[in-house]
Amino acid sequence: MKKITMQDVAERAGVSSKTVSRVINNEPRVSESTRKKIQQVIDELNFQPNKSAQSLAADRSLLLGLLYDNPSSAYIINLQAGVLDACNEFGYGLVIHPCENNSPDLLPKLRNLLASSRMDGLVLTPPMTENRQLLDFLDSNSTPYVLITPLNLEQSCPLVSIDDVMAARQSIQHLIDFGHKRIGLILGARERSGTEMRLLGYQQALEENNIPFDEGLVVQGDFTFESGVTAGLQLLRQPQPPTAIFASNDYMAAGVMKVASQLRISIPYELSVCGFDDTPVARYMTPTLTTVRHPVEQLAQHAGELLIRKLKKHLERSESEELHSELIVRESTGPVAKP
Amino acid sequence: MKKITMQDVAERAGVSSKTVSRVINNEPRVSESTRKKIQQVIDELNFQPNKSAQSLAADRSLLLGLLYDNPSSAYIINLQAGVLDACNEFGYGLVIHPCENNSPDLLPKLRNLLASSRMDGLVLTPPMTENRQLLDFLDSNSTPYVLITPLNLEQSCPLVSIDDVMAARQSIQHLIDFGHKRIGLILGARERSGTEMRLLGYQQALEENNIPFDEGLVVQGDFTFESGVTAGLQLLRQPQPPTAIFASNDYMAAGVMKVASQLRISIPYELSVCGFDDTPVARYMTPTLTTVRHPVEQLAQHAGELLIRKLKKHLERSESEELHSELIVRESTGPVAKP
DNA sequence: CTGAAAGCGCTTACAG
DNA sequence: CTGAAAGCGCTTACAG
Repeated sequence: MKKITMQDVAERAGVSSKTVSRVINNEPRVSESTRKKIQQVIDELNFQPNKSAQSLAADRSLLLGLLYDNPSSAYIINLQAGVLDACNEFGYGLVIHPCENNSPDLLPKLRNLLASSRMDGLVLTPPMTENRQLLDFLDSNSTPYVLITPLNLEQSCPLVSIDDVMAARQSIQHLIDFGHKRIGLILGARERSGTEMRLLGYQQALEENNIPFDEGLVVQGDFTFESGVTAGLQLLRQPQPPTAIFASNDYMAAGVMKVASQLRISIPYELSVCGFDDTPVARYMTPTLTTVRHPVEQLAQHAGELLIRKLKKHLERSESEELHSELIVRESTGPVAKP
Repeated sequence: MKKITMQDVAERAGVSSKTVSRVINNEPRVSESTRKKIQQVIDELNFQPNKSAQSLAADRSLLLGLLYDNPSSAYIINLQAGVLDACNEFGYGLVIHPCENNSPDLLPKLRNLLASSRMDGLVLTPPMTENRQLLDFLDSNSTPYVLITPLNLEQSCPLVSIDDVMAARQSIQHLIDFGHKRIGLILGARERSGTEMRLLGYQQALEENNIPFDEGLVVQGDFTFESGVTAGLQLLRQPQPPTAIFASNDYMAAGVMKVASQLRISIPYELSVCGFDDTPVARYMTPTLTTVRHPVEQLAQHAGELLIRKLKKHLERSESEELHSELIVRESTGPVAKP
């Protein structure tokens, strides 16, 4: 199984290797007839250009990097799947990079990774999307990147995000539709920009239904199971406890369910619990957890495509023009899995 | 931030680029003094060799591929982490490749992936490790690979595995230690070689404790939550139901817990349930699931290191010598998380 | 132990 | 619209 090179294709098609290169890279200025002929030979020989040679000559690695620091493995898998889709579509490879946002050697490590792997661009997810130091480093390094993150109007760089306000509002509306009036809210980590948006969505839903806002029903969590337990206790031990609780992720919701079980509060008869993420945890719990599906895979795919497009523009216009920051807002699909 | 090349290092160190190359690749036949000097310059300049150039010149991609087809995201994350550790240690990159073992275009896709990414070797996980067609393809292609799979004596290729017999035996012993005598066993998919080993371990544990083997207590599952539900029903509706059930993974164990809840059987008072995998699902369920930790990450790291070593030998001896199949057997750590 | 030359398979920059 | 030449940054094979 000898390796087939562009040279082989060129000879067989009776053209120069440069022209083959043009066809492979979809460059214009090739007559339709030669293009056709060359494409035919490429298919016949099942020719695949050598990535290493391409990278070396064009000084781009054809590699995207994906940075994440998130305990939910289901989330990461979806994330990877989405970015991989985009990569496969455009002939890019993907370098995954689990990291620790708070580690002091995050930047040095990233520097090394960039230097050795020479990734052309990065897809960032929370909490790295809110790490100023990291973003500044990438800017100074002129490494292109795209964020997957809750909408933040202060950012001027390309990002894709779901509408967190809408997602929360829909979920709360869902609970209201089931007749709930006292609805507890467990927020995620305070520093995340998505957190206040969920609160906003919660408040909007209440307002639209003329339900007074009760501060005592809103509790701070940090996305962990344990914080869900603590928050759940705080909510359920009140003299007038909520009849429904919306948690900002499934792990915290699982924590609430644990508390409910300990307090002998029956779900869903005495308490409705709604999570956010649609992880497998939710599906396999007893009773099943109502949860909101987060279209992570599509988001990630968009992010990947956006990044690749950005890289292309980068090349064509040789940095002469500022890129518009693109924004894709997608709605959550509303709660799935009724209790 | 101009890129630093081997040439720069060579000039600054007053040697030829070839000698720098020798130092980078840890080749012998370099005097200690020059090696030191060159290393010093490398550190000063923070030089990182260009992977694309290395790949092109040496005709190896410095890339490992990881193939998996498994619904458990927690398992995959651990798998990736382990192989990544090995990759980082030896300057390799990792290409992840989620795939469908039963898809008819698995092989064509893999062929393309190999042709375009030129991965130097593959790490395979079940069920691909038992896909004869796939293995034959890789052999005919002389693509090196390492399997992470239950011990299978028919395989003559490098593999790492846990001792499934031992793992099952320990778990059952654990249940026996708690006083159980009627213990249900839910097996995984029939075609997996690990399945019969778990059965063997189960039988051994019973035998050692003089508990008669009752065929009615062994039920076939297929690793899904739903099969756990079905198997759980089958076991718990018997006239003399088991007081403990060992399921071959956590999803099936979760299924059993669901059934128990529906049948109003109290866990852990009337029934003990033990899973296998130590997924987050187990930690977050109410009541918590007893489960066996599977040292996936270490296994994966070993697999990665084994593969990289194999690639090196491949080079040195230029295929003249048959590789010994190496085998690493690690014990499970026994059940964690008491109910 | 060290080095000069050629080459890996592409793309870039330039011509025509 | 097409091509000949040079070069990307390394390693290989060969000398000495």
